[in-house]
Amino acid sequence: MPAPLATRTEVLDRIMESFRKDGYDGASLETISKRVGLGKSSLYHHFPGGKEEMAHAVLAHLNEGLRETFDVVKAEPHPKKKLDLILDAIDALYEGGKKACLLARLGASVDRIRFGAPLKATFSGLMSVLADICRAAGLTAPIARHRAEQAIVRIEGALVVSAAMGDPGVFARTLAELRTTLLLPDRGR
Amino acid sequence: MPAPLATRTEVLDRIMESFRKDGYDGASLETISKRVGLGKSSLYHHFPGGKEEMAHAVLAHLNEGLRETFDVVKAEPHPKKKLDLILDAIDALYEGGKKACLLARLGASVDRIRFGAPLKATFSGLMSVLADICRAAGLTAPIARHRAEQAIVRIEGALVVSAAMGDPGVFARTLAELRTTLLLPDRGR
DNA sequence: GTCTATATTTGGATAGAC
DNA sequence: GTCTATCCAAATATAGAC
Repeated sequence: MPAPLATRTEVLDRIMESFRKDGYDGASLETISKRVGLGKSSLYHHFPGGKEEMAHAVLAHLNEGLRETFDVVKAEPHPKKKLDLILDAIDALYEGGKKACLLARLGASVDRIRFGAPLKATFSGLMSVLADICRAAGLTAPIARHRAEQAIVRIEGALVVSAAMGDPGVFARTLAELRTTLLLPDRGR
Repeated sequence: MPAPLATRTEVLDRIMESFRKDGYDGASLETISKRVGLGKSSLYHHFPGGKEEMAHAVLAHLNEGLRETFDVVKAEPHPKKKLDLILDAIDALYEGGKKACLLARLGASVDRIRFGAPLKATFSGLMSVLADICRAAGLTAPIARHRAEQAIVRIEGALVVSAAMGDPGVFARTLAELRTTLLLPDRGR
């Protein structure tokens, strides 16, 4: 609440923190207002559509941040370094497993609020970037897609389990294993 | 609202459905009341502590159901059959990935409501059962623990991603892969 | 044990001054 | 652009009849 100058990015970052921590339904305008450091009316000035518009704006904001990361990754030629870059970004985003995933939290309200499309888009984007890396490492397209899907599954699951167990180590171990195994050649079965 | 006789188990099952679908904050007494088929006052008669007590009761109810499954699993001697039994139960519980995980949903409110202990207990229980199966299949204790942890990570993650993508196939593929790989001998690295 | 009715609080949203 | 004050609806919870 201190910062007197709140740029739009800062505002969005803080609203994002509210939704991440409490979920869409658990985050009230009251608590968001306090966290952002702006009164409710000021929030409505920036987001006339209220809480729902805030959530959509936050999702778009997250997507923008991810796109920047993706651009950096694409500029890197080595597959393993690509992977490390993206997992570093994910590790930082969730602060080593101490913070929840916005997408998972908003997903809980997907039946009542219209988050379906942006949520799906974000996951799809992440998935195709990971699949690209897998293919660059020499894996076939179907295997690459499957690996990418399971990587995201494991990242999301690790965040859920880390939070429930109060143990960020779960997340750390999961990321570490992805780093060493995601690009390994396929061994068939 | 049909069932005129609502045994406590039925009531708990329906409340559980409410929390699974909408999360703790998203489930209102109004919607719970409708789903259960009892008026709000009747709910308070059964759960004087209100919504929070309902959630705790539902968690205890889930634990009881899991314990019964665990007992059946323990009676089965073959590791692979043990695994299949437990994954069948999980598949049924989440209806092939179409239903969300109560634990993940309640985890979103863990900072405001006191779910930490029961949540952790449930995950720990599931984890130790899976680890037992892995050890019975010949894996060492540390490997078994790690495999069990990652199995739960993947199950939870698959539920999150399936819901967000609107594709239960993610869950199905994840379970299928766990069936064929969880008990495989360790290959070192 | 369940209901109707009501109290109380909180949450989302707006009006209008500065 | 931000604030204070306020409105209205919804949510939690209780009282008391049956």
